[in-house]
Amino acid sequence: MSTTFGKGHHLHLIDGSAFIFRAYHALPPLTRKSDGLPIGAVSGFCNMLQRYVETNTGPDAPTHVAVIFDKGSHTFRNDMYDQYKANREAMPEDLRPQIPLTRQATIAFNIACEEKEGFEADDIIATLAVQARTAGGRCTIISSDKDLMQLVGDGVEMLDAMKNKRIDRDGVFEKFGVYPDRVVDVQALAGDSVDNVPGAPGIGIKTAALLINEYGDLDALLERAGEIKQPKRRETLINHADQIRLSRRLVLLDENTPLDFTLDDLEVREPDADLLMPFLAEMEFRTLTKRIADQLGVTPPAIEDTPATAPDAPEVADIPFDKSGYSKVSTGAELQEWIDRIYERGYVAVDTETTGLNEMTADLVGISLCVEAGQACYIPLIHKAYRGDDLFGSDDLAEGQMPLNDALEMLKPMLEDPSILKIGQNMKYDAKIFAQVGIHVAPIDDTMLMSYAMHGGLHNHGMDALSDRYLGHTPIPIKPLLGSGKSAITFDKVPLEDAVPYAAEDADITLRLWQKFKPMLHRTQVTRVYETLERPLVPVLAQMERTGIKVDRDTLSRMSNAFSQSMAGLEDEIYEMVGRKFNVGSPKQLGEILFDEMGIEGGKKGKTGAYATGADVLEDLATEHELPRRILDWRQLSKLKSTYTDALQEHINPDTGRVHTSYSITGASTGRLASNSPNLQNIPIRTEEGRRIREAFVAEDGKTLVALDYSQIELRILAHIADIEALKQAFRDGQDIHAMTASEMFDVPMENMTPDIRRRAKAINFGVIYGISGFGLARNLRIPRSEAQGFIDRYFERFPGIRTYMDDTKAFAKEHGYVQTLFGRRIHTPNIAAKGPHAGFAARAAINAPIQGTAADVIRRAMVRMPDAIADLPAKMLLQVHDELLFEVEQGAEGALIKAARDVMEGAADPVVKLDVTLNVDAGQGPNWAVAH
DNA sequence: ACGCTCACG
DNA sequence: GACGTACGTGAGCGTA
Repeated sequence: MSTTFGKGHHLHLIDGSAFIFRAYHALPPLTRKSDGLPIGAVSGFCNMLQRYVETNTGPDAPTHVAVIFDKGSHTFRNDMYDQYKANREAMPEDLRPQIPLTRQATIAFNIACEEKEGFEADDIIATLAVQARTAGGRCTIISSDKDLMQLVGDGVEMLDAMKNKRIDRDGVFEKFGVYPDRVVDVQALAGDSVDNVPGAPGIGIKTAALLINEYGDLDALLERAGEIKQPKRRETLINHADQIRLSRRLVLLDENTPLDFTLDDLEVREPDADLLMPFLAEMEFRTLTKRIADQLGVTPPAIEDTPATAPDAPEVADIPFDKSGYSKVSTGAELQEWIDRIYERGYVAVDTETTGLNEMTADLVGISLCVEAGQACYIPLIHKAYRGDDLFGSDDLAEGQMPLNDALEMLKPMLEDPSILKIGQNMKYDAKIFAQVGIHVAPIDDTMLMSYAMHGGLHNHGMDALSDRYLGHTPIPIKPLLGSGKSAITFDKVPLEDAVPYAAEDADITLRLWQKFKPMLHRTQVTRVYETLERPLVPVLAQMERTGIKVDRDTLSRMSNAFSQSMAGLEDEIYEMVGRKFNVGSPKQLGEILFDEMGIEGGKKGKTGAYATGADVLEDLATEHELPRRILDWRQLSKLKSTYTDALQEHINPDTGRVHTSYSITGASTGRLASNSPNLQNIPIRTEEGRRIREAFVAEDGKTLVALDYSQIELRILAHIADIEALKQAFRDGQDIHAMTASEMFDVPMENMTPDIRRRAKAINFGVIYGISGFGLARNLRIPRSEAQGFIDRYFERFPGIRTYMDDTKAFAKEHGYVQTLFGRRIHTPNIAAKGPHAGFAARAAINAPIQGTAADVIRRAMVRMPDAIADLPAKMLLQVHDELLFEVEQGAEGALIKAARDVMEGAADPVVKLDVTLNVDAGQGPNWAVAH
């Protein structure tokens, strides 16, 4: 057994990461039956190991073997070049928890399992391969990674296990055009976009090999670069010589990795049933356990057949909610213990406590963490000392708290570590709070967004609702801690003995929800929706919100004054007409004046017993009376003043001079965003007076606002989904879509089109999107219901696809309880089977949702791609208004921005959905939003 | 707390 | 046969 590795020995080195990723991508997202733990990659990994063991017997069998893994995300290459592997996509989060299990699997198979902090697996492989060669033995590297090809030769070979193809010196030459000893030179020139090795711009493997073969090696080439005939190539090599040398250092493997084991430790060992069987059984791999048990001649252990829990049924939490598992972290040593536990796990649930709900002005008060259900901590940072009878509290800090900066310094590397998943409930909030203190949290998972992807339309997605529904636990309410109304306090005034259980429980709940939702995402088939439309939007929106938009206070203030004066004038006229003063803003008083005192006919009372005085009612009365018109004018000014010119001023952040809205990702069931505090998605535009409010939304000096909006996106999507050839053709031809509809419906040639006929067609087009009804159209067009119904019948006759779409959609909703967008987003329609008027609402919502929702998905996709697309431009994305994106860009770069952003927006459906219509984007620019739109 | 009204897509 | 209806939002105000 204890012979020294040497001649006649044969070492196999298995590239563990390659096995893992192959296994992950080759298999569907399997989960462990008993608890939903994702184990697809582990299963594939074990099968690959098993096949490896089976096939490597006989005369050429290895005498030594090890599986080599990467460890840690930071290696010496990052110290050389901080952009190394910076383009790497984050590891899929259902793979992350499986990584430690693949180590365990290797050990269970009784195969040596090696890794070293700060080094890549490739370096360990290089070191061992060279040791084996030096000792006079052979080595086979089981991998197809081209970075390892520099090691081939003199007894070192590679084996592509999938293709079962050996790669020797000639194989390397085939791939690189040079033999192994010059591979690094070629790689240094060609660079590598996957690992983000820069190389020489414009030079690929072919050209690189050509140059190296001509000049012998890289140093000679760089030295004699001046001799190169092609001017461009010559320039590139001379100008980028340093970058090329850096690239070579990055791709050159370290053959002297310090290892705390020797080749002899890797000697092949017999499979050990006592080691392997328990592991396979724990993973609940029934088939594999049985097969290997047969081969080893042992009895397979029993695997309990735990029934899977019903997909959406709330289940009693296995671990009770118990405050004894919650602790306070007061010292660096205690915090370090938590950080160590987090690194062991690879994920952590995080929650922040702050002094308020507005992330732009709130201060971080404390942080809670949870790595295992029932065990959580709270790190209080700036809680104030509590003095019993002191109503005003104290400015002194409470005892037993770490200094804020010390805690943040310790937490920052973990929160920013790409290998640690940070789980939150509404992570946009916490990410913005952390961003305030210079911490950029990534990668993240968000239980609120998971719930939204799975259950949009069924219920809201706040933590209290989710905890009640999915954990059967009502969280500690915040109200008693903070109080309410005038005497309400901020969280930093909450005594620590109350703050710890409250805050720790939030992290605990978040972790439990995540554990519960993770496997549910796959089962409900909305993983792609979550991964592409929800999760990546968080950092994008956080950035937009933090950027904000400049709003000119003076402009608003002047408008407010002007509105006040006009309103006062109108009030005088109104009081004159009525004969006395009253509250013009009170619909109740107004209704009584109009319909009782003045005796105007046709007053209708609603269900609350008050007369309806809405704009449509007053509009009708205005033909006969003067008062309603004055009221309408007054109301318009009142609305503009109170909701916009006054309120917006209150929202200007004193530090930034800008207005920072907050987008709600889960607010609208269709997938649209909602904007609040303030709502910047309903800034006036339809009337001239209102539109002028947009003049107060301005670009900074030296910059321009650029607005891009999708033209008729919902009608285009309708044309595609309902497959209306005439509509699709009209969009292809760039026709006026409403005029075309009018022409079709009313048999009017396009050249004879009148504005009124077109207006009617436009109303019908929109009506269709909303789930048209004769009543609704009649009211909108102010025509008799029978006439409206006639229009609809005619529309269906001319475009029969519409009726089919509506009927099919309703039937789908009834059968499944939800409808879907083209990108797979589900919108639940729980009332679709209801009786009475509810049913009508639900049916129309079901018809509208796939159209509105698909448009929402499209712009979400554009927004997710936008930061990369405009990264090189001096531009920032500021706002989203459903079909419009607003940017601020340095003067001079407007054209470049419009080109880049338009490309992203127009191509946003690709490659997942191939639309039969093009998406067209209109652009505008100017010093303020009124001009830009 | 709730309904009415009205701003937007 | 009558009922009551365009889809999706958020904010301010009056009224209870």
